[in-house]
Amino acid sequence: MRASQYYAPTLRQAPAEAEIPSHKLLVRGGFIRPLTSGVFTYLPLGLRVLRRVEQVVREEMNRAGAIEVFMAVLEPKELWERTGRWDSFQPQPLRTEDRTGRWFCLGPTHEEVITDLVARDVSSYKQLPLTLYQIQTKFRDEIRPRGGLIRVKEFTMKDAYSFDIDEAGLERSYQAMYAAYVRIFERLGLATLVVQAEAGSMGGSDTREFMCLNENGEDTVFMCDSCDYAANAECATSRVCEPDTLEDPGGAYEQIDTPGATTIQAISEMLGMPAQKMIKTLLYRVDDRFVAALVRGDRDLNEIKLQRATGAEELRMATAEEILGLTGAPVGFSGPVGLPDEVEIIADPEIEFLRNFVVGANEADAHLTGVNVGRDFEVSRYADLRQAAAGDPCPQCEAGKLQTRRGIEMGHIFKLGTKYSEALGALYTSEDGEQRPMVMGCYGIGVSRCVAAIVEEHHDEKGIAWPLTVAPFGVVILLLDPDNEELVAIADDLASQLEAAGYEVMIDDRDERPGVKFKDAELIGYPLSIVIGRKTAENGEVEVRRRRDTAEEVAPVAQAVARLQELAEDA
RNA sequence: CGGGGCGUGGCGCAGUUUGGUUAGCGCGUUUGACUGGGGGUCAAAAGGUCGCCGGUUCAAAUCCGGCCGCCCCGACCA
Repeated sequence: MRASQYYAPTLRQAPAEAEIPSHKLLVRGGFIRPLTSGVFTYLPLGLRVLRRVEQVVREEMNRAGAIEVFMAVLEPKELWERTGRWDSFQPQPLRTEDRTGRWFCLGPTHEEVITDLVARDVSSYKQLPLTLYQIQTKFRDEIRPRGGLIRVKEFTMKDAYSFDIDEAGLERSYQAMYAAYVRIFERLGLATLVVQAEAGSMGGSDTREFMCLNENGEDTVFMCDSCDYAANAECATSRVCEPDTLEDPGGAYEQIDTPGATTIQAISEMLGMPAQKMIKTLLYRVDDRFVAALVRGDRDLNEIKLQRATGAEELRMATAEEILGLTGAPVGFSGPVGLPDEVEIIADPEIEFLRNFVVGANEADAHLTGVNVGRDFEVSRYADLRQAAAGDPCPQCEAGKLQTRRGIEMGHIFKLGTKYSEALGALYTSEDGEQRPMVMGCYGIGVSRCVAAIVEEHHDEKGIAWPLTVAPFGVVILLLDPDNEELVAIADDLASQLEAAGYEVMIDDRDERPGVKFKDAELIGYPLSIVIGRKTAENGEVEVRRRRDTAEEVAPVAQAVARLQELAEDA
């Protein structure tokens, strides 16, 4: 390809709205252009990178035995109603209506479609196991797109779905995908950390996220500093340590005046007592009932965990009016003592080891001190409700402490079980003649997000440094003097040699000054380059460079391709 | 959805507080000349509904009201 004939507009300055490196560099380098919030156009260079990432994913999926299909973006409402997700999927899918008033959503995921497909065509255990996948555009009405390609409303995703006869089969399919993911991210040049995660709208039990640890990621990961425990903040937990000695419960609790102290911090300051000696009582509306969630004063409640613990479909904090109705007190003074019976009290396990603590009195401007579980109120059950915090003891090993890092979620694998196969009638006849639901798994990779992650991981102050596997062109030939026919001939000759050797080559033959070409090549991030200019050509030489470490050397024209290939080994 | 910021030629910005000729600057673009190994120099030129609608005023990029869009921080996801 000749740059003079190509469409790769670069910008000297990044648009003001871009903040993180991948966003700035992808726009500056002429890979993508914003269309509207969370929606981008791929320019030729960006499309090339996207296709290369897709190809790596495709090869590894095929190698793992998955079979490619291509499903429609439009998914009919009726199918989603059968799994109950038309109204419950979060975020709400983008929807559209045809001229007859029939509703569709722009597919945010394809469990319904694939399960329906397999339900129709597969009926025997002899046809299983089966793993199908596609690489396709997904739509999600993201509440807040951010970070260029990190989170967008329209993106390219690889989604795979496995169908097995039983849990043991699912385990094999799941492990095959796990292994494929490890290979994929390795080939993409992305160091990954596999973490425990929540299933969200997908449902299912065992789920793992493949994270690329990066400060511009949007997820928080907790990892142990001494063992391999790693979990997304949404489900990370910590070990509850029973203290060596427990305080003796004192006499009966006392009510004290705490005017205006509606926060733990305020009470803590007023009483000169640490927040660890207090209990936060959080009242939640859980479907059609109320629950009081108790966590230690210095802790935050994790709503996802509360939702899990209660099995709630919908969950929200009680309103001020509801709190007044339940406790007789305004917000800020709720406590577990004397709550109406219909309010279930669920407590975080840390509460069990607290003695003589402080709680709200269910009365305006008052708290209770010296309160004890069992004596003053009953906890209906204990469940992990607290948000883990950096420094907490590791739940998995004795010595470790948890630390937090930011991460980009590139892939997510789920064991779905029979949720979809039952809802959509994906049954098979077993060897003994019984009808059984297929046991499913699903496996996603954010392909376009991976492009952003690769840039986050592979760039410097000059621009991008693509790994050779995903580079839009593996080699750029900087033809510093495109009017010199001898040099043009050298460039053409080298280009055809390189192409014969399997490289894709961009010849920068634009009528630009050398500096412009050097800057653009570094911004765009070609892994390898050959510089052809008068200076070295006089000696029958060209310059050979590697972007990643700016290695550079001169080589005779005849040996340039061989030298480049040597550099490429490690590009 | 809550909080914050922004909207002025393709990109980056000044001007808005305190209304007042023809709306500036850098980069980019076009033409010409010189140049030619790290975003070069000189000269000339093109390119603007100052986000949109309405209001105040002799006069609005500037003041007021409404709306739209974009970005960032929080609660959700590949």
